[in-house]
Amino acid sequence: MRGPLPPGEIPQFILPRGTGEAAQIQRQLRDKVVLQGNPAGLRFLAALDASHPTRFSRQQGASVAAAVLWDREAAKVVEVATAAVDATGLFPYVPGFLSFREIPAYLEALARLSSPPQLLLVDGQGVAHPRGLGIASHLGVHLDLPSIGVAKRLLYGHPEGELAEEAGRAVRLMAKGAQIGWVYRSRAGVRPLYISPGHRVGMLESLELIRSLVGRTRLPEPLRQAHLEAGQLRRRLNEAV
DNA sequence: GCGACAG
DNA sequence: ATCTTGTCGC
Repeated sequence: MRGPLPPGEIPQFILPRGTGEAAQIQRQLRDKVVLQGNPAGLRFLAALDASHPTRFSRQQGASVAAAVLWDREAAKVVEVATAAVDATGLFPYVPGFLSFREIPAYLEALARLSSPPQLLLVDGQGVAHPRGLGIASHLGVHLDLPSIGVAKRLLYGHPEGELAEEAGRAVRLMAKGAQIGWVYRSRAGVRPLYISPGHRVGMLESLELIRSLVGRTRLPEPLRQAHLEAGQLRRRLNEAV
């Protein structure tokens, strides 16, 4: 598969049988995570978001993903790629194992971009995860690309103190005496975001990069666009039935 | 045994 | 995540 993905070999993404095997994979891959690097000078990033049918919905289980290529210099979307893969063999949603459900569609969407991203923005946790390998870290390590996780809800860790209501403020997200991410108030009066480095990005740098992408809404603009694109594709598939 | 729990 | 219109509020 020729594609936009980084030079070098892209390993086959293995789907484990159950959570025990999945956790083993996570513990193995977490040691490859590099929590250092400055993405400030990178121009092209890909924002990723997914959409799934309800468990009780009889609409054919399609795992839908959108990859939005974003030019930081122009502050614009330059390309959109989507994918819909059969969700039959995928994991159900289980907290802590999101990557085994969503990464297959992400890989397909990324492969359809005509030019490679230098950084990945993923809807979910980076290293702020019980085993240190949230979906952003997993995908970053798999593709050997810098990545950052942006989650709308907490999965793991404890905010250090109270977060002021003022836009732009952040407090550290802690676990076992160490910082694993940030709780970030992107806009005044909205629920905070949970930011954590995925791979090859430093702790402070992950926050600053996200700060540079926030516009008038709660989510950083590239991720907001990816969310809209995934939702649109979901709608189209629904009415096609 | 009791909470917590990305999407 | 998904099913969904109008409506309350800054």
